[in-house]
Amino acid sequence: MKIENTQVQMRKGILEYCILHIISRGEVYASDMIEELTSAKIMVVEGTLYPLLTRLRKAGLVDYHWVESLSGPPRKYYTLTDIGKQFLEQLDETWQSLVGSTNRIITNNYKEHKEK
Amino acid sequence: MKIENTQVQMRKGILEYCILHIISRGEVYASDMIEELTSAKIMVVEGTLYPLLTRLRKAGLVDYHWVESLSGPPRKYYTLTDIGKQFLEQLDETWQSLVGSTNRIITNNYKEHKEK
DNA sequence: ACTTAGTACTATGTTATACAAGGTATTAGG
DNA sequence: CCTAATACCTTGTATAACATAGTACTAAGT
Repeated sequence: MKIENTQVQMRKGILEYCILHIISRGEVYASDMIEELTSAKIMVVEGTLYPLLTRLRKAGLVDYHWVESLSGPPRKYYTLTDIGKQFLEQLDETWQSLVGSTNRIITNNYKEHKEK
Repeated sequence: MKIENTQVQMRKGILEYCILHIISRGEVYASDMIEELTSAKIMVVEGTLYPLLTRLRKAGLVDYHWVESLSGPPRKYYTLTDIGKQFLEQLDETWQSLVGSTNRIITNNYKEHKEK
């Protein structure tokens, strides 16, 4: 059992949350998303991101439009739909709840345990 | 795209972390683990927990011994191995890092984004 | 003795996502 | 034309959570 694998598993779901947040701040294209996540020490690669963006698009959470770049190939800029914004709000609650619950477990909740 | 699905994905990896923590506090059997996680609002079911405990056992992170119960079937009490303790310490760092990174993204890190 | 209920554990197929790997396409420069 | 940089795309693999369907043990009721 490798630590790297558990880290990968931990990222599941969280990447989607982070991506939605990044997009919620204003239109952005894939490479910049990767750049920001990587800078924040969250590992994500194209093979993960593009299918994720496709899923989000298909679910109606994001939209995109092509923008010609000054130099290099055109870029797909993503924006959040209204549905996406609502979904993100739910994820906000989910994340806070999950972090709170997990911290409750890891900070040694003896009371709960002893009273089984 | 359903919120429940993303929540399930978010739990991946985190459940393993929480379980290891619960066990690290002293021997405990499966139903009590479920009880504690459920009380902390982290959903987990037998179909998830037992295979997880099996994986942890196979990976040498936990051990177990049978204990006859006063009433009802015998129970499998789990304890953390030394390897398990070390693994847990790595997961502690992983979790803190992941939470820190995610919060950095969701609390609107404009500076990073604007300087692309 | 048999049945039911509660409890504990087991196994397996399904689902969904992160990732590795291998691409295609556009633009710019040599 | 070829190479390099950049952007996007696809697909198969690996993994874990979960639903489902059990088996097994103990106690209580009939």
